[in-house]
Amino acid sequence: MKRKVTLKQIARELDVSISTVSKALKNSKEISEDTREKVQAFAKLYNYKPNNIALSLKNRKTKTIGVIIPEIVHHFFSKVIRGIELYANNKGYNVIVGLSNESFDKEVINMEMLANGSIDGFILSISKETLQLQDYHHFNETINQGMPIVMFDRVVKEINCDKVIVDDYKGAKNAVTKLLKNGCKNVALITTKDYVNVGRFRTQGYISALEDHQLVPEPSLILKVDDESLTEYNLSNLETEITQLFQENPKIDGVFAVNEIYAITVMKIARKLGKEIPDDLQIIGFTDGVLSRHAIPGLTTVSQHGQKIGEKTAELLIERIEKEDFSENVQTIVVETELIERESTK
Amino acid sequence: MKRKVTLKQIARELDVSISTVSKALKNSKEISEDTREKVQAFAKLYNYKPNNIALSLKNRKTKTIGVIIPEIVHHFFSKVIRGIELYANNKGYNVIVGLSNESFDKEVINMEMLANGSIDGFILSISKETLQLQDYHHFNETINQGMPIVMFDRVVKEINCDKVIVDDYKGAKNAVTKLLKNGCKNVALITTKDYVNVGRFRTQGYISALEDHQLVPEPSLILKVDDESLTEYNLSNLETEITQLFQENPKIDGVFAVNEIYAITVMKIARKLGKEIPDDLQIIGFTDGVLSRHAIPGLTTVSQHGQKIGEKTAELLIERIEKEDFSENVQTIVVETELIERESTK
DNA sequence: AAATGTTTCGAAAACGTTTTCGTGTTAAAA
DNA sequence: TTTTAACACGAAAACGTTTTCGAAACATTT
Repeated sequence: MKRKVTLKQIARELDVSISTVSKALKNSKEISEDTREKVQAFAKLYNYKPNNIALSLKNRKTKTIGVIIPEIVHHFFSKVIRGIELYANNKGYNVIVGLSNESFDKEVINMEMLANGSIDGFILSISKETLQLQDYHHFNETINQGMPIVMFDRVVKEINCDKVIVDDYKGAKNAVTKLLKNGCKNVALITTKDYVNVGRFRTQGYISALEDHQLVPEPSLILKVDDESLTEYNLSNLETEITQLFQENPKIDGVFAVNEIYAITVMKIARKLGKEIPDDLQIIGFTDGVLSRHAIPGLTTVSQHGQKIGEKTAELLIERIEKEDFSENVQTIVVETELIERESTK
Repeated sequence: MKRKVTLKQIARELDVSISTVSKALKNSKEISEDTREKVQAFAKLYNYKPNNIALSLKNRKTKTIGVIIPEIVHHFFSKVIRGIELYANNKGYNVIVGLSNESFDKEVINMEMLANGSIDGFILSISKETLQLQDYHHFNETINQGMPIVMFDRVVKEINCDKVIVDDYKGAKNAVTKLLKNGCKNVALITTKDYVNVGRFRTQGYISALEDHQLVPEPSLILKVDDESLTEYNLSNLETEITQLFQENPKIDGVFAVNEIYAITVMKIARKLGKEIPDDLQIIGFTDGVLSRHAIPGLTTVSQHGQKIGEKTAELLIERIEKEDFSENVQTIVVETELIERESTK
């Protein structure tokens, strides 16, 4: 087992100084052809590669960016990561991920772990708990320390940083408009509690679409599911709530759900209740994941372009890092959604 | 914007030496109570945190581990990452991810990027292209340089390192046995080309189960799908192949598919062909992802326990790192699969 | 022969830590 | 008063780079 070779070792071996080796490897004109070739040959032989950590320390740049997301077993977030990775790697950056698991404490700890020199900047999406507590001091502190942050999807206006968001309002409005144009008279909404602002925006889009069609939103058609009690394996709560919704409102002929799981669950229950899709009931979901694509029938859905969002956040962040211009002229970029039509709508 | 404060700055400000500050912060008995308190108060005030990069350089340990996977928008891999993250963070390690996108070159480049001091060890699953080329020099080289590797799922016996694998053979055998016990007489297999060895093992499990029931495997019932041409959005190829399989073998009454997509696609086609599940046709898939869980009817599936695999790889790797015992007594850990029964089987 | 210019290299500082070892000061013991 | 011990602190090296600056060695010009 041969340890990684360093400049010092090469220098000793070749009986020159460390500086000479360093310069020779960089093809500096200061060094004679002779020694340059000698050093380079030796370095190649021993497969010399400069130590990244030493470089980071010297340059005070790590060439890596930290990503903190609430959850990784999630189609949207993993698409975003893929986008970030793609762009960052192209620019010579590494990506280091931290999971907050929707917990405030883990978010803070993770950020502290990374903020002490390990990375050049953050890309993150705020955890639900943080959104609830509305405690954003850790974001502001890292920004104040000269570490740029770019937020995506779950953002908050209190923080002065670049943001990349989905037009939740418009995406939802388009979807509901589609349902109405397709002849739905009673469109229900399945959404989350309001503190997740993307849920709130989607709700607003729903309402706005109704109003544009001279319809008054009926509270009884709006189901706000409590996300807390909904683990991956415990869907029964959701199912009973939705079943109840349908039983109390048999006239429902369209559903807009703010995520895939809700939409799929609606499909499942509709089938149990003997409703035909899309004849008796049309459904549109949000987030274009595997579920929508492979559902039977295929689920019409609002695609968020997760990968593009990831690429854009990385672009914004790296630009800031390399311009060394932090927190000046922050911008918010809106990535348009797209309605992908499948068989769950007419 | 206040830059991060360093030992040197504290020392200058308090008119003591750097060493004193360092020791005072570590509560060294060498330093008097007085100065200790003074230094600590000052450090707290300015929120001093030691610079990780400097520590890494000094200790020649980065406390971060590199993970290289073929694809992140994938339920199994993201579960593994979650497991790794969970365990690693608990032990004070960061996780840095690289995606190979199933490409040999990207795998090599990613590893080189990380191997030069950025991390203490690798966790990885081999890309398809690498498996095809059977070129493993980059793995052996990093191991030879004293950087430990733990492989999972897609492993290869040529590399001398710890491995965590799924018992693909047994998982497949159990599944097919289940189908046979449930009365299936003609069980088809939908699998991948043989160079992906997990596919090969699953095929062997299928064959073995048949033989245990005194059945001879019929080649016409084994469909080997060419994965290359199968992008996320182009499933038509797969669908036609499966349709053909059913048309040529109408007696098929059971299907074992080596992944979710195949299984779901079988379900879709079976429905088109008017087959009832599970009465006319029973289906079992591999990998317990969202698709299986939310399919209608729910898909019986072989769960791989991705998170557990992730935790185990992290445990093995960190143990090696901290014991500084590389490549001695490597072990291969087999994580048992579990058959999760849903509605696609009787 | 002296002055100047060019080529080639090395010493040292810097990045931010930790740690070993030495040293000056003071208090206790002889 | 002298010796010893305890205490409190600082200098310096080390981790592996890059880069500035100075300086030999040699060549060229006057």
